[in-house]
Amino acid sequence: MSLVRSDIGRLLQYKLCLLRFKELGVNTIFSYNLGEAAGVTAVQVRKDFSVYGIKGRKRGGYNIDTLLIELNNIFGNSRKNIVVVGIGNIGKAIIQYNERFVKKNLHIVAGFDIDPSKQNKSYGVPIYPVEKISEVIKNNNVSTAIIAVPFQVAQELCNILISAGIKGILNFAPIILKVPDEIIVDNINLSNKLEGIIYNINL
Amino acid sequence: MSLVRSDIGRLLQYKLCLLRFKELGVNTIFSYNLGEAAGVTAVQVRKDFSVYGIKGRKRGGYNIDTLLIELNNIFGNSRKNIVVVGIGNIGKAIIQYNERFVKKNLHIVAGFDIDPSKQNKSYGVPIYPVEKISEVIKNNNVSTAIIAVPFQVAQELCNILISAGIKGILNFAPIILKVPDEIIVDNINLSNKLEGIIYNINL
DNA sequence: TTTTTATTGTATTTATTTTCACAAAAAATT
DNA sequence: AATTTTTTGTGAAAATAAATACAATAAAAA
Repeated sequence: MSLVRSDIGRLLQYKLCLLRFKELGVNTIFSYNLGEAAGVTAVQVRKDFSVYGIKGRKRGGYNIDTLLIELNNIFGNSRKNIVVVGIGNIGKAIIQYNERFVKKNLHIVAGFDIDPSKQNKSYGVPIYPVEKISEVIKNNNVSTAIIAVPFQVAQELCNILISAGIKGILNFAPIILKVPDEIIVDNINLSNKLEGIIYNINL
Repeated sequence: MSLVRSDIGRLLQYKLCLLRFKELGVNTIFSYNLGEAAGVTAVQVRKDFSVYGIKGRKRGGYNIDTLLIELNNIFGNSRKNIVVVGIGNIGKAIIQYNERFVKKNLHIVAGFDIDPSKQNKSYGVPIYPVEKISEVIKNNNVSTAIIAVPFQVAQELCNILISAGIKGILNFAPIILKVPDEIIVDNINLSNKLEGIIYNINL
């Protein structure tokens, strides 16, 4: 299993900050300003750009439109289809979040649940029985799935997703999924996040 | 702003895995088994334990009950009260998750929202207007808050929370919050998580 | 009892990430 | 036109994290 590199997380944060600056009518930015907004040092910003071959102008800072083009070259801006497995509290919330993902060209195209009563309801995205996972993923060119099911069934659904061709998983189930090396997994364990914060408070 | 150390995240994962093993009736575990379950190497497990002075028995592995006691000594097991600010999609999902947090002695004691219609509804946790933040936090000995509001108002609410005595924040708003050094913040940006996974898939 | 085997515990090495230091460039000032 | 100031860009150093290697120990087998 591969993990998501930390500099990639920073570049995505820069992209987000730059879009906000652009909306405010800013054209040019210094590493110091971007670092301030992104919560990192100015050197970290310049080093990150340096690694990816992104150039500014000495004493002139960086042009925001140019940076956004460079970042789009790195991340691509083609449409990405996503599915959500498990329409409980978290799964439902994520599906209802879809309109914001769409702005980044991330499209939740389907949800899956074993509960037939969930399958009737529309949250703006069609909900299918889990038996349809393979079919829907293949027909919609879906590369990425969000798992939001109880941990007891998470591995089983993970296996089904990978058989169906899923390459990346955002996993909310509190369990470490066993996947082949080439599959990307990122875990969000809310209890552990909270416990980690509380540990650091009391340090 | 302090970040949550990565070895702490691993220790919490070990704790979770150990609880599951215990439920299955396992008494003793080897670093290899725990590493397998937690998604890390056996050496990493032993090294982590070594750093925190946790001892096993040569060739005998680790006693699970002993490990859990040691881990509880590190993390404490006193009751921790938490509030959620913003009862939108994510905030509502988290509140409805409360019963699972309670098992870890994490208690969501209140939610806050500006929308009065949200304040009537009960999701198992009382919802107050944001004007009550300071009062509720002080009366309930709350150390930790979850921010799930639109990014445009996140910093403002963050400031209110800190004035009210909050020491740690789990932030779902897609913005880097400015806080004093002693305040602990952990960010979850769902779009960035997904974009990071997709970047790594196409690498 | 002695030897072999399995496992922990940790010092050392290697790899990765971040910070420091400063030269190079360009704009602003004198 | 020369000087000063500001900011980028990056090699080198420092800090942090992870992997390797192996001694120490205790259980199991001979």
